Amino acid sequence: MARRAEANNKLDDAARAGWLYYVAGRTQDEIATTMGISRQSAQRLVSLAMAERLIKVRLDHPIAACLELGQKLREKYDLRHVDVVPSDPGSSSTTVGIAEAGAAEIERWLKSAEPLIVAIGTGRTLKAAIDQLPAMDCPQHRIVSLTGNIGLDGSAAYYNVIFSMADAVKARHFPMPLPVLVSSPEERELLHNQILVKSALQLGAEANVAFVGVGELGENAPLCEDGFLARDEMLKLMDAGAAGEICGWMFDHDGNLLDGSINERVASVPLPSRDTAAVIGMAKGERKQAALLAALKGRIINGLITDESTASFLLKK
Amino acid sequence: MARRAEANNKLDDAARAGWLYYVAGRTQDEIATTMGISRQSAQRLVSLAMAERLIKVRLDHPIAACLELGQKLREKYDLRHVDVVPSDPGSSSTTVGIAEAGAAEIERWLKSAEPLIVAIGTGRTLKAAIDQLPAMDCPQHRIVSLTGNIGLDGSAAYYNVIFSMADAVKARHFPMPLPVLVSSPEERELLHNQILVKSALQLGAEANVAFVGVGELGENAPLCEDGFLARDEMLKLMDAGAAGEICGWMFDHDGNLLDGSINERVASVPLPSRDTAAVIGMAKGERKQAALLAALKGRIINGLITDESTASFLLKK
DNA sequence: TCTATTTGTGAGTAATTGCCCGTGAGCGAG
DNA sequence: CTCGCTCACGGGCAATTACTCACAAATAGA
Repeated sequence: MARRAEANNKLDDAARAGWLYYVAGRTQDEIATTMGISRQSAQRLVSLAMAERLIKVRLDHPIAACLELGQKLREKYDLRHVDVVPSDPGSSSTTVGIAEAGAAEIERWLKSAEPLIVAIGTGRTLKAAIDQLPAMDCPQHRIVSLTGNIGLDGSAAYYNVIFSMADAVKARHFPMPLPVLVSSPEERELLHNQILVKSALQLGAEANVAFVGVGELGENAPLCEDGFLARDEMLKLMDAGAAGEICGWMFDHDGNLLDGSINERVASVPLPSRDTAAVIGMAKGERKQAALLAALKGRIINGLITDESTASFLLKK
Repeated sequence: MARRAEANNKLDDAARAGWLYYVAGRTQDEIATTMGISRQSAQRLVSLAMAERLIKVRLDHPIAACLELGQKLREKYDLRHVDVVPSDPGSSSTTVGIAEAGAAEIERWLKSAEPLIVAIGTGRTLKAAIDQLPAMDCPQHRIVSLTGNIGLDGSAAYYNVIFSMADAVKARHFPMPLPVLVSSPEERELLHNQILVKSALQLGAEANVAFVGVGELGENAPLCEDGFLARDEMLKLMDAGAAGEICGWMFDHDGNLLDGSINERVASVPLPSRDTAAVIGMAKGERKQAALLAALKGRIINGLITDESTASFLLKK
C-alpha cells in the first residue's frame, strides 16, 4: 500500500482535501494533520480540487438588483426564463458567472423525471457551462446537438460540448457529424440525408428546451476565428445587415433570419419552435450586445442568461 | 419596512460580495474597492454570505458521499475518527477497501515521533489491514496484542496479526500467549499472572490507540469457525441477547458487556479506556451490521472504519 | 432629552493561505 | 553506473484573510 499512488488516488485525495476545506471548513493545517501530509501538500490538493473542478460553488440568493433587471427583461422581450447574474467589472471573461448560472438551469431541466429532449448549441460559453455540470444520471433524457461539431479540417471536434455533457449526465446523445457551414445548399441536402443527421434533425424539431450561445459578428467573431467563414465573407455579411448568429443561423438587427445564400449553407438543425420549446440564449459582454439585442427583438430566443451590465443595456434599447 | 429593506440590502450585498469572492475569484480588497466599502466590511459580507448559506459549495466526486456519511456518523455516535470507503457492490469480500483504509490509519499513527502504545486485535479484517502496511521503522512505538493468539491446539497462531505487523514496522511487540477463551475464571487468573501476559495487560491499559475487528455471532461466526466456542454455546449466548464480540468480549444489542459466565472466561486484555485512547473498529458487511451497531451504541469503540453501505445502515438506525 | 443598548466600523493583529525555491528521490538515456 | 531531467515535497516568506477591540452612530425606552 506504500505506493498505491495513482492519478485516481490523487484526485481522491484532492476531493477529500477539498471537502474538508470547503464543506467541513477545516484549515489546511488541520487537513494536513488528519491526512498525514504537510500543509503545503494539503494546499496543493485543495487547489487541485479547484483546478479539476471537483469543487463547485454557486450563489443561491436572488440579488434584488439582478432580479429586478430580470423581471423587466422578461416583460420587455416576453421571455419564458431570465437569469441575470452580477457583473464583475474587473473581469474580461465572457463566461464567468453565466457558465455557473447556465449549468444550474440545465441541471434544473435535467432533474425532471419526464423524458426530455434537450438541444444544445456550441461555443465557448456553452462549453464553460457544461464544465460546471455535476455528475448526474439521466438515462430518461436525450441530448441533441443543434450544430455540426466537426471542424473544417474534418477531424477535430469544434468545442466538445455535447460529448462533455453526455459524459457528465449519462444521457443518450445525438451529435451532428457535420461542419457548421457547408459549401452549397445541395451539399447540405445531401448531408442531411445521413441517418445520424436525420435523427438529430428530427429530435431538434421535438426538443423541449435548447441552450444556445449567441455569436457576434466581426473580424474576430467565433465563426472567423474557427475558420468557417472568410474575413471578406464576414464583412460582406455585415454590410448586408447581419447582426449576429445562433448555431450558425445569421440574423439582422431586427432578429430576422437573413435571406441571402448564407443561411442556405448552414448545416445546423433549425432552432426548435419558440412556441413549443424554451430556447435559452446565454451571452454577456459588450461585443455580444448587438447580437443579443437582435435575437431578443426577433424572438429567436425566448429565454436569456446574462449579466447585470448586459441586462441594463438591453433594457435601455 | 425600512428595517426589512435594510436586511434585504445587507443580504444582497453579502450575496454580491460572496459571488465576487467565490465565483469570480476576486480578493476581498478588490471587492471592497468595487463596492466602495472598507476591506473589513467586505470580509464581513463574505463571511455573512457563508453563514447565511447563500453560497453553496458542492463536491462533485464519488468520495463526497463517503465524507458526508462519515461526518454524520461522527456526530451521531460521537466518534473520534471515522473513515468511510466506497462500497464495491460487486465484491463479497469483507475486507476490500477497509483493509487499505485501516492500514493508512495505522500508518498515520505510527508516523508519530512520540512513542506510542498501539494495541491490536485480531481477525481476518485486521490481518488484511496489516498486510497492507508498508515497511516502516518504528522503534519508538510498542505494539501489544489485545487478544490471545494461540490456537486451541496450543500450536498455530490464530491469525498472525501482531507478528506480521511488528515485522513490517519494526517495533517492539507484546503478543498474548493465550487462547481467546479459557475454560474457567480461575484458569484465566492463573494465566494472567504469567510475566508476558502481565506486560500485555499493563500495556493494554496504557494504550494510545487500539485497532479491533468486530465479530458477529452466529453458527458461522469466527469464534465458532476457529473452534473456540461450540455451536450450542453460541446459540445459548444469542438466546441470552448477545449481539457481537470484540476481542472475545461479548456484548448485547445495546453494547453492554454480557454479565454471564462467558466474559469471565475471555482471556483478552480489557479494551483500553475510551476516554484516554482511540479504539477504532474496522468492519463492513451485512453480517456484521448488528454487532457494529451495538458496539457503537454502547461506545465500545470510539472510532470506525467501514464502507458506504454499512455506514448508511448505521445512520438509519 | 438623556441614557442604555444595540449595531456597525475601522485599526490593529493573529492566523491562514499562496507561492517561490532549493532539495532529493525516481527514472530513463547513454 | 552516472548523468541529467523531472517532479513532488516541504521550508520560508509575503499576501491575504479572520478575529478582537474600542469607539461611534443609531435606536429604543424612560
